Amino acid sequence: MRADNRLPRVLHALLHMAEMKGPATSSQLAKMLGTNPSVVRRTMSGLRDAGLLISVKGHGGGWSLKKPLEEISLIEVYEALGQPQLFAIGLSQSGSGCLMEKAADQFTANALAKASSAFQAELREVKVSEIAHQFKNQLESGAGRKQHQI
Amino acid sequence: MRADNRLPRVLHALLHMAEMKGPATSSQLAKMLGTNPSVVRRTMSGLRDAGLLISVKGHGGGWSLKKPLEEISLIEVYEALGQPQLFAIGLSQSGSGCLMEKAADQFTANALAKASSAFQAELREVKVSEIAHQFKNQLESGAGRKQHQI
DNA sequence: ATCTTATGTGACATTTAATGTTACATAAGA
DNA sequence: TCTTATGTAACATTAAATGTCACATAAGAT
Repeated sequence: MRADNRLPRVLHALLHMAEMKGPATSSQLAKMLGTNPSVVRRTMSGLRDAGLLISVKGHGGGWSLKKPLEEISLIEVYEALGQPQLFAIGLSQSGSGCLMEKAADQFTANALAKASSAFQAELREVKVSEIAHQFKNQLESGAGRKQHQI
Repeated sequence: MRADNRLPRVLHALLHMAEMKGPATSSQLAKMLGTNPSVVRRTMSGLRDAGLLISVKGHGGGWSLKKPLEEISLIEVYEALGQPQLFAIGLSQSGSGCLMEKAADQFTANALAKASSAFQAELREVKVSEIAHQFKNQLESGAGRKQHQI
């Protein structure tokens, strides 16, 4: 499967939007993200439906934040995207009804469930504004000193 | 991406192999797993290289366990498969060098890293024999009572 | 009113990494 | 030497994501 990049891309877009005065058009965001406007509209529509963004048609229109980054946690973004499939690993699902297969699938599913819980727990703890702060820190350290980079 | 089923499939195969007297041929395993012999050989070769299985050519040959299921943890199986890509979610990786993108990627990668740790920690705690025990429990409850199923 | 700039949306192409398939070399028992 | 296996490479298929294109719709600008 091709990797799903929507989460980091949308986060990236939110950071740019927070630094803009007016709305960002799909074309502008597409250039920032290295994709095209249709992909932006398709991807952002979920965030609008979830109440994180507003979209406006016509002259001077585009996409804007409905609330500040301090009030948006990563889990909200993930959910607004429709909770994209997290794993590239799946179950056997041969449909044979073999009880050994079922047992193997159950243990696999259990390990995946623990991973998913950890992932979502982390997303719940982080606000998008924290990413913005890290960006600003990197700006500073990138300008003068390099020795603090890991 | 298409889901990677190797982990649950291999676990399923190990359970069958533990119940067989002699070696299991790739054809036999392929029927049990709902695939074909080449896939079995390709998949099992990693477990042989990792010292979990032995493969023998010619008459009476096939695949056998090199050690009992009690001594094989799920993490060993996962590693023997070459640690298949766990996530369907990836980073932006546009290569633009945008620091906002980097910050978004770092936070995404961090959440994925926590998920991966949880996944591997769970795999480390479980032996393949435990899956075999669950299979036997399901056999019992499936034979007589159904009321304990969830 | 009409033009221009946007989003909204559906259909289809492309990409990518997995599994599936086929063919044949190689090893070893019968 | 025949038959049964694994070993392996090459290629086909599949699935799910992103990429692309076309056109409808809405709203400010002229």
